[in-house]
This record gives sequence, C-alpha cells and structure tokens, in this order.
Amino acid sequence: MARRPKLSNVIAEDLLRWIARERLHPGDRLPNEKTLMEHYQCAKGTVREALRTLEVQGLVKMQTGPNGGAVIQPVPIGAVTQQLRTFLHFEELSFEQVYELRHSLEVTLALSVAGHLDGAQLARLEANIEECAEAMARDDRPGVRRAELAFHDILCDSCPNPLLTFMCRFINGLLRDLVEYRSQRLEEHHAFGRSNMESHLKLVAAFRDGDSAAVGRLMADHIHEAETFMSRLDAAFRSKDMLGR
Amino acid sequence: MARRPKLSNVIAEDLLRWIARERLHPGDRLPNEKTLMEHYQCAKGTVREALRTLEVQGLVKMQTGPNGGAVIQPVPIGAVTQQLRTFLHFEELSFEQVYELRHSLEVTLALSVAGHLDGAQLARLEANIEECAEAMARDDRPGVRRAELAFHDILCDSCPNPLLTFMCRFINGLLRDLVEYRSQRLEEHHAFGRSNMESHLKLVAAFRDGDSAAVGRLMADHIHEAETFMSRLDAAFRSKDMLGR
DNA sequence: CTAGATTTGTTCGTATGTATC
DNA sequence: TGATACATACGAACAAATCTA
Repeated sequence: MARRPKLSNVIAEDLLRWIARERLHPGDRLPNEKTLMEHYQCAKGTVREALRTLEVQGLVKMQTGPNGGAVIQPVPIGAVTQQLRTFLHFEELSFEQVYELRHSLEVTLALSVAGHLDGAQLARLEANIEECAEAMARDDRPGVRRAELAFHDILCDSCPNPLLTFMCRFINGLLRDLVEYRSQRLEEHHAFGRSNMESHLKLVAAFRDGDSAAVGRLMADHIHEAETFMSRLDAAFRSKDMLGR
Repeated sequence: MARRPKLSNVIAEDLLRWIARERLHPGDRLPNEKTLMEHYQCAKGTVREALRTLEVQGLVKMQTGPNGGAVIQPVPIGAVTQQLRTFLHFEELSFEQVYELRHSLEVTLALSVAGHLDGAQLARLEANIEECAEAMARDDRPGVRRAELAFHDILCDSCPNPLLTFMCRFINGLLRDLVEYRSQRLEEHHAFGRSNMESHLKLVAAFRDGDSAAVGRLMADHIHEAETFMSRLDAAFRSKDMLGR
C-alpha cells in the first residue's frame, strides 16, 4: 500500500504553496504551461491536470490567447459553496434543520456587525427595505423573498469574521433556492412581508443607535418568525406535491 | 462573450448527472477510460480531465489495475473541508473569530443531540474522558487537547442535522491544527485539562438525565472557558514568535 | 478589418507503472 | 511467477481562441 502520489497532485500542491507564499492577488498570472513544463520537467498533460485541480477549486481561471494562462481569481466563494452543496445533496436536509442553525448564526452575525456599520451600509439597508416595499406593491412574491434575504447578505458585507460571513451567506443561498421551488400561493405571504419589513426597520434603527442588546433581541425574534412562516410554506408545498421531497 | 464551454467540463457535468440518476453507491465503478472515450467520441486526455474534475471534488477516486477506473467514494466530506480551508487560508482568521462561532454552534449541537444519545454513545463519551485522563497522566499535552476535541466530534456523530454536524466538525478540525502549532509550555495547561474534564463529566451526566436546560448552560460555560484559555495560549505564542502570524 | 503571433484546448501514439488473477 | 488490464505519464502535433499590429 501507500501508493506513489500522482505527480499532478504534487505539482498542484506546490503551486498552491507558491501562490500563498508570493501573496498573489486576483488578476495575477501563473507561469504559462510551457514554463511550468520546463520547471517541473514533466509533460504538458501533467501540468494541465495540476492546473485543472486549481481551476476546479476556483483558485484560478484558464484563459486562451496571448498573455493567457492561469489567472488568480478573487476569493473562490462560489466554488466552495458549490461543493458544500453537492455534499449536502447526498445528505438529507430539511427546512427545520437549516433554521436550527440560522437561529444562532444570524444573531451572532448581527452582534458582530453591530459596531462596524458605517453610514453607507446603513443607507444600503434602507434602500433594500425600499426595494422590498416596491416588490410588495407589484405583488412579486418571490422578488420580496429574494430582497429580504439580500438584507441579510448586506449585513454579511460588514462582518469582519470571514468564517461567520461564509456560513451566513451559504444559508441565505440555500433558502433562496428553496423558496424559489415552493408554492407562492399562500395567503400569509403579505402578512409575512409586512412583518419582515417591520423587523428590518427596527433592526436598522437599533444599528443606528448602537444598541447591541436590542439588535440581538430583534434578530432572534425576527428569525423565529421567519422559521414559523417558512415551515408553514414547506408544509403547504409538501401536501400539494406528493413526491414528498 | 459567452465562450464555448470546455468539452471536458461538459463531460464532467454529464457524468455527475449520470451518477445522480443511476443512484450509484460508494464502491460502484464508472466505465473505464476507453469506454468513455468511445461514448463521448473524444480523446483520452479529455476524458482524463473530466474524471479529474470529479476526483478533485472528492466524488470518485481513480484506481489502477484490472477492474480499475473511477470508483464512487462515500460522502466527500474531506474534499469539502479541504476546499473551505484553502478558501479561509486567503482570508485572515483569528482564534477569537473561530470562537465567536463555536460559542453558539456547540450549544446548538448539544441541544440537538440531547435527545438522540443512546447508551453506546454515552459509553463512548465516558471512554473518551478516560482517554483524556490517561493522556494527562502521561503529561502528553497535545494528546489531551486532541482527545478533548474528539469528545465534541463524538457528539457530532449523534447529530441528525448534517449541516450543523459539518460545521462543528470543521471548526474542531481547525482548532486541532491550530493547537498543534501553538506553544505547549504554558503552566495553565494542567488546570485547563482538569476544568475541561469536569465540564465533560457534567455534560455526560446532564445528557443521561435528559436535562436539556442544563446541557445548554453547561456547554455555553464550557466553551467560554475554552476560549479564555485558548486566547491566552495564542497570545503566548504570538509574543514568543515574532512573525506575528 | 485582417493577418499573424501567442497560448490554451484537444487529439493521437507510445511507453511505463501497478494491481489482479 | 507471469500474463493481463488498466491508469499514469510522455511527446508531438493540430485546432481554436484571443490579443495586437
């Protein structure tokens, strides 16, 4: 046992360390394939498999043409999200389980950003609330839900904790997808939208006042209400769609 | 714009859909390279790049020899973890930020498993505490820390929420690595070990009693103490090592 | 707008290492 | 031990994309 490691994997790991050591920024370029072939004394196909690894991980993007090659990408949050999703695709995940997490995470997020919100961010939050109101006026229910989730994404922008940010964004993305597939005929939609707007308004006010205690309490209540509504939405969907999932 | 997608990517996505449609189980095999070459009417290198994609995503593992080829792997948690780590490697993540999350997540985890612990799992927890005691007797400090983290991994085994499980396991893995690189000379290590053991014992007792309120309270205090110690450990490390990071 | 240069993408043929029987 | 089947790696060539003069 203990097989010889694949050469392309060795090269991929070496390139990864090199990127980290050189502190490469998005937009910077890796050496082209020919140079790498000479450096590692290996064939084209092997270099390509190594670059392929980095590309799948979202760290680089290949470009053809002059000055082409592997270009460093901005933080590959998309690729990571995608992989975590395909992982969860093999597990079974329910609405309640998502909210079991969201409950504490969004409160932690709110407390974390409470000190870091500047005027511009507060303005964005208020503009988002306005956007919700317009979508409600058009009776564009999926649009309302998307905009409401965007409110929480805006909070993520001001969060200094990258791990917390990632997890909250990931959960928002999950909910965004789940909500698209659910029935949009429920009577409660309007009441839910008004309740959300009220919560968001109160939250912005608490952020402005720098009242952390109020922020935590408001967010906890807000998520709790959202869970109640979402589970009803889910139940309605399941009873209509006999697949059960 | 809207470039022609790479053939290898098209094949990779097709294989992914095929795996999902056929409900392939871990251990099942994909067709070998030659068969795939004929099926997609493309060259070996192209098939290899497609398989490479799946391999990097952790869905398959390549095997040489007769009956070799791409073998479906069990849930690719390792690959997902790895990718999330390299992602965080480009962000800056501090000890405090990890604990900002761990605080709420471990409490949520404890409450989530409170009802699902059977006798076997409780026995494993007690065996783990015994293991900690032995490591302490040997004065094997890194061993103690590893075993203590294993206690929390055991809790994950009984958690029915796959997303919560993943995140707690991921954080445990982060701490495991961080602790390995930190100075192990601190006087407080022994006191910390005893405090942890006491917390773990109380937790197991609360789990046995099915006392959820106590479980939540004990875990919150436990993580809070751990954070206090860990940040001291971190400060000692940073002051000794002048790199600052 | 065209032509050429540059670089990745893909193909074919071949050889080597490795696991199974 | 040897034969077989398969992935791994090499090397040379051509196709396609993209930039620049």
